[in-house]
Amino acid sequence: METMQVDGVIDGDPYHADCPTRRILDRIGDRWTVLVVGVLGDGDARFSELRRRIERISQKMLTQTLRSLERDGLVRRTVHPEVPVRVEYGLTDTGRTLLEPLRALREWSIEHVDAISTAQAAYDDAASS
Amino acid sequence: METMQVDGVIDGDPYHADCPTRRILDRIGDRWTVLVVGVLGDGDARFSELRRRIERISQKMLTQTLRSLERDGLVRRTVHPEVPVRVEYGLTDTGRTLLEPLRALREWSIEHVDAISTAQAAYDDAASS
DNA sequence: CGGCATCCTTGCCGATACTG
DNA sequence: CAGTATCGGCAAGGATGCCG
Repeated sequence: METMQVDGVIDGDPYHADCPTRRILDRIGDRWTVLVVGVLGDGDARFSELRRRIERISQKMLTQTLRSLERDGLVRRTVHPEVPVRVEYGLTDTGRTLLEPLRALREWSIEHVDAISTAQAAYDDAASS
Repeated sequence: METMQVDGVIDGDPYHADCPTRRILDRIGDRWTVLVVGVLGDGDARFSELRRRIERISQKMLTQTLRSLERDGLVRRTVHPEVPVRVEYGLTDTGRTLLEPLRALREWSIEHVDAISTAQAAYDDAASS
């Protein structure tokens, strides 16, 4: 249980260490983060609601993803001290700014998914001959 | 279970396992693909040049990433039959269309990386107290 | 130079059990 | 309801060696 809150990344090679692109991609690159942000883009949601709307996510990964996003200041967690406890998640202002580039990516996906599938089939076909 | 049709979302049930978004994100979501495409966005490059410009990438991952991109029809591979062999990689027309959403993401990263670092520090600081 | 094949470590992530 | 804790499988990816 050590505290790993050092601000500096482990120094390795020149050029790469402080690359913002990589740092962000390491965070939002996993398949759950984008989906969670996408759902929260529709409005605040409770934990169990998120679980329902993101079909295959496990409880562990949802918690983990939400914690990371909260740590990054992209998601706000609100605990309502009722019985039973109600916890609501929502995007912060910063988190909301992420919706735009994510949507661009999503639109690109939909636009090119067919071309990609075709290219894959052609590639595989050529390889097997 | 009815599909929750929410405004701003691409489809009624966009977060299912085989939706285009997830399929594409599974592919370009890894940290190498985005970097490779980014470098190739500056122009064609040889294998060794890509290795140099993407510092931490191993030969294995570079090859693997390039193969995937080639299979998806996003990258073109050209072998020049010289001695020694020269192999050049470049974006296809489809691949070039990916630069735009990727640039949006990169700009978002640069714009918010400081805020995220600050938020992380604050989060960790609050947790350790 | 630009790979491919192999071994082997790392850590992601699911499954499960327990708490407040 | 909304988590935390722990174990374990398995795939991603690094290291190394060989080839056209």
